[in-house]
Amino acid sequence: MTKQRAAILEVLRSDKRHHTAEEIFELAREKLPGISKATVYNNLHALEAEEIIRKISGDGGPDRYDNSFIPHGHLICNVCGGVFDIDIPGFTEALSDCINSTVDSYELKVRGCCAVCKTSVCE
Amino acid sequence: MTKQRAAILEVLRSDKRHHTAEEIFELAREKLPGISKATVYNNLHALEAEEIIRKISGDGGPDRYDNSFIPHGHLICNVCGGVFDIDIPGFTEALSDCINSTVDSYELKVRGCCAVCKTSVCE
DNA sequence: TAATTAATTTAGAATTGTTCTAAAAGGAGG
DNA sequence: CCTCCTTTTAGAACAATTCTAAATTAATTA
Repeated sequence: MTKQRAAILEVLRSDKRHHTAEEIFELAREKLPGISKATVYNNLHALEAEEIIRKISGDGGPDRYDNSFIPHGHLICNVCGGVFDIDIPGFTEALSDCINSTVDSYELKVRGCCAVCKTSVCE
Repeated sequence: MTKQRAAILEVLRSDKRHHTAEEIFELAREKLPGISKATVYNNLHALEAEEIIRKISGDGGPDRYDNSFIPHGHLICNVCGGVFDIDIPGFTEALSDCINSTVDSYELKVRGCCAVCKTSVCE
């Protein structure tokens, strides 16, 4: 556990956002001005391999990193732009039964309108 | 409808695989030797905007293009490497109820072991 | 058919996100 | 204080995609 890795983990855990490598680099640099981008990528890869964090493949834009390794979905609200975690208990098992295959992990990205924006639009 | 677009569509419809832009470029070039890569990208974007095809954001590798715009999942088998369509009837609605939000589309990528490989491993 | 306009294609440069490389720095154990 | 091993660093290299400006093609009107 180097101080660079600690800084990166702290950024990842500092809020619920799903940061890009670039953002993590910028934020980590505030604490550790000399940190290099390669170190950010090195550690993100290591943390992913250690099953501590998970990469969310960004489409179009850069990839993002999720502070949790447990698979879950993400709702991207096309009104406010927010990204919200979606937890569907038993989804992996249900999916596995449905397709008669072994499911190791999944990535679910949902595009739509979040609950908050939905009510504010209907008001 | 230019002959370039026709060639690209033909490639997309020729088989069930989910091609990368590069693959589409190579295959389209067999019919239209002068076609340029920019044209492939132009048309893929246009077809996506027209809701005729859908982009599957490739993680790590290049993006792939799906011959259907209707949202459905993909199983990526980590034994044979194959990509299989997953259809879950009523998934959009179920999801919508579950998270109390409006769902426009989704992208589901599942990593696991396909039915064929599963049985061949257990034999 | 000729002229005019608009849309599409082309080749290649530019950009972006990520990975690689080689050298330097850091830390643990003898 | 050496030696070994791991991590970090800076920047080059790379891959996928987007952009740009000129050339081509198609469609429209005279």
